[in-house]
Amino acid sequence: MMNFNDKQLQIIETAEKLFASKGFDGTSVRDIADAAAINVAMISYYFGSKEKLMEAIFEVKIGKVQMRVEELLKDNSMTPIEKVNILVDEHIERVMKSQQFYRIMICEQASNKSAAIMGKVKMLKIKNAELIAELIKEGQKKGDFKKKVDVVLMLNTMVGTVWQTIITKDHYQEFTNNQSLSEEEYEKLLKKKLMIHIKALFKTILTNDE
Amino acid sequence: MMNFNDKQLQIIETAEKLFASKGFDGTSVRDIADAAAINVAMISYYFGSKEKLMEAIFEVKIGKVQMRVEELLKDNSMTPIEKVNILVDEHIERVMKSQQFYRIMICEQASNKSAAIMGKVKMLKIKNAELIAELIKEGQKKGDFKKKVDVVLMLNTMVGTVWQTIITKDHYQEFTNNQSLSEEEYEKLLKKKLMIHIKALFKTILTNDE
DNA sequence: AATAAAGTTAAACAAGTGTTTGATTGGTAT
DNA sequence: ATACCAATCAAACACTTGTTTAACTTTATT
Repeated sequence: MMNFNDKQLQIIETAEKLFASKGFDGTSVRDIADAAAINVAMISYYFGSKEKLMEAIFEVKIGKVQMRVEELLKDNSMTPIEKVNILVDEHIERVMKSQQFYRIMICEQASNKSAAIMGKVKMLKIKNAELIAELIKEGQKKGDFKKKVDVVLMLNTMVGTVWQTIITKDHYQEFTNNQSLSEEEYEKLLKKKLMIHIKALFKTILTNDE
Repeated sequence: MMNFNDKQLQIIETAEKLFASKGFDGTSVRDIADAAAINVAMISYYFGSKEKLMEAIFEVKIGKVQMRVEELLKDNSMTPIEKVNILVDEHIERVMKSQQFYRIMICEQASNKSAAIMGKVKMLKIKNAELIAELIKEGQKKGDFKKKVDVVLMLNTMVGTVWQTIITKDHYQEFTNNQSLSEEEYEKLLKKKLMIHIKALFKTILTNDE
C-alpha cells in the first residue's frame, strides 16, 4: 500500500471528481492540471502516468472500504443480524456519499480496460464476500439464518440495486411524483427507501425457509 | 425512428462490439473502419459523426426491447403473475445474450455524457415502468399482489442484480467453486440461479404482506 | 450511351492527446 | 556561501483523434 503526500492527495481528489463527471478517457491530463492549479508535468512526475493516477485513486478509496468492513465484522458486541443490517446501511450511505467515485468504478468494471484496477476491485469483492460468508455461517450456527444462502447473489442484489437506483434517480423523480423535493431531500428519501427495501430483501434471503 | 440499410447495420454491429469491449472513447473511428473493413470516411458519410453512430446503436437496440415488452404486456391470455415471471426470465435472457451492449449502456449511463442517448434510455425506462405499474395494478385488483408496491425499486433490484452478477461473474467463479465448468456452462448456471433468485425476491416484494 | 447520383477511397486537416525535456526555482544541509 | 535535490514550469515531442476534401469508381436512370 502506497503512501501519498498532500500534493498527491490534492491531485487525486481533483482527478477523482473530473473522471467521475467526464470519464477517464473524457478527461485530459490538462483538464486535471487546470482544475488542480498545477502544471501538467506534475502528474507524470508524481504518478508516472495518467493510468497510474487512476490506480492511485482506486487504491485510496478501496483501502478505506476494506478497513471499515473488516473492523465492523470483527466487532463482537453485535449479533450477525445486527451486523448485516449495519452493513447494508453503511454500504448505502457510502455509495450515496461518493456517487462520483462509484460512477467511475462502474465504468471501469463495465469496460474492464485496466487490469491493475480490475485486480484491485476483484480482491476487494472476494475478500468482502469471504468475510460476509463467515458472518452468515455464524448466524446459521445461532439458528438466526436459514441453511442455504447464496452470499454472492445476495451481495449482488445489494450492490446492484443501490447502483441502479442512483444511476436512474433522475429518470424516476418525475415518475414517482417527487418533483417538488429539492435534490438533497430527494436523495435523503431515496436513501431511506433503499435501506428499508434492501433490508427487507435480505430478511427474505436470510430467513424465509420453505 | 430511422431505417438503416445493410451497410449501416454492418457498421452498427461492428461498432457495438468494439464500443462494448473498449468503451466509446477507447474506440477510434479507425478501429471501427478496420474491423468492419470499410474506409474511415464511411462513418461520417453514413452517420454524420461517431457520436451519431453511437446513437444509432442505441436506437436499434432500444427499439427491439420496447416492442417486445409492449407485446408481452398486451397479451391477455396470461395472468399478471405469469407476465411478471416471463418479464424476469426474458430480461435475464436478453441481458445475458447481449452483455456487450449492456456494458456500453452502463458506461454511458454512469458517465452520462451524451444527452441524446440518455434521453433515449430514460424514455425506455419510464415507459417500461409505466407499463409494469399498470400490470401491478391489474394484479392488485385480482388480489394476487399486495397493496403497496414500489415498482421502481422492484425494477431497480432486477436490473441491478442482473447487471452486477454479469459484471462480476469472473470474480466469483473461483469463490463459488465453479472453476471446472466451461464458460458456456457457467453462464447457463448463472442464468438459472438469477431467474430463481429474482423471481423469489419479486414474490416477496409483490405478495408478502405484513 | 450519356448523365446523374451514390458509394468509396487515400490523403490532408486541425485539434488534442499523454509524456518528456531542460531550464529554473526554492529550500535544506554541508 | 556552496552544493544538492526535489519541485515546478513552459515548451516541445511524437502520436492519435474525428472529420473533411477531392478524386475515383460503381450503380442506376434517362
